[in-house]
Amino acid sequence: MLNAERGKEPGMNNRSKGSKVSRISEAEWEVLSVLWSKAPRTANEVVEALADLTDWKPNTIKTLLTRLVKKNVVGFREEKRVYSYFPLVGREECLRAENRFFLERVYGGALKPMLVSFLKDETLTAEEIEELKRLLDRRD
Amino acid sequence: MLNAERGKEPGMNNRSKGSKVSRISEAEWEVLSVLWSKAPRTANEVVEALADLTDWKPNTIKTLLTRLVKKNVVGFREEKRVYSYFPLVGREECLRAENRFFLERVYGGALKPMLVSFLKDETLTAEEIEELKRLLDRRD
DNA sequence: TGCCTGAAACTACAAGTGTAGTCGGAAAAC
DNA sequence: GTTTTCCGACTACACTTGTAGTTTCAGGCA
Repeated sequence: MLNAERGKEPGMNNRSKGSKVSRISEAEWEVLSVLWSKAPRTANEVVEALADLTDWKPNTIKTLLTRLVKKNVVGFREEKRVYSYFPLVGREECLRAENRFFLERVYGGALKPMLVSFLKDETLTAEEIEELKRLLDRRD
Repeated sequence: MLNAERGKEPGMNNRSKGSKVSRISEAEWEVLSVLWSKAPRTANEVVEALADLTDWKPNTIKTLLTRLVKKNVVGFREEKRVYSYFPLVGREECLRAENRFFLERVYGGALKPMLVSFLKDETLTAEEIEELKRLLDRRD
């Protein structure tokens, strides 16, 4: 049990101004997701969890875990010569960061056009629509 | 299955499942955006349009234009030894692709949680909220 | 006619990513 | 106590991306 010095500089890109979190790549996100859903997990448990979703070789997944550790978004504990990994950053926090980044990059930060765009393209059930309207109401 | 090699052509990455459109990088997106806002434009006109938004050197922007051409998302016409560039793909189409990709990657394709997440984090004016509710109504 | 200029083409290069393979050493099995 | 087996550590390598610099060549200018 060690590691996890938040607030480092190298490996942090321009976009993360203010935020302390390095960018997480697509493949890394996938790995991190399984840790969010349940942690701690050993590397092999992560591999197993991803077996249905990807066809990555175990080494690939271990590399990704290592990179996540290096980015300080995942920590680990050694027990009996085997590592157990766990997230160091909350899912909510990361979602927010991804949200903002996407919104900025694709819609120049304009929320409503983005929402409109999604509402036009994707499908929702009647209940979901009701729930969203309720959510919008509560925001006034 | 997230990532299988699904017949990927060179210069086309995993995300372009099925679609023929290559991934557009962040910087490329910026360039493409100015072409969406007005086209055709010469390289220098694009450079000028981006001068306020970025501090990229002209060569950088020309490289990005060239890459967009190579990815078949931008075309050009030569007139009097100068190229005029224009988009070959519609903004709407690209937005849809980005939307879907983001939704899939970050929210596993679940639209409502994504919307909820945005609504929780970001701010909207009263009118925007009204407009969104109207949009939700029209969707039944 | 030869030179300068400006545009496109070509080259560069480090960091990050996807995607593993190989090495070295401890622990388990004989 | 050797051998085998795992596991993490280290190495690999091509492709993409950000971010330009350098070369070349046609056309205009002197």
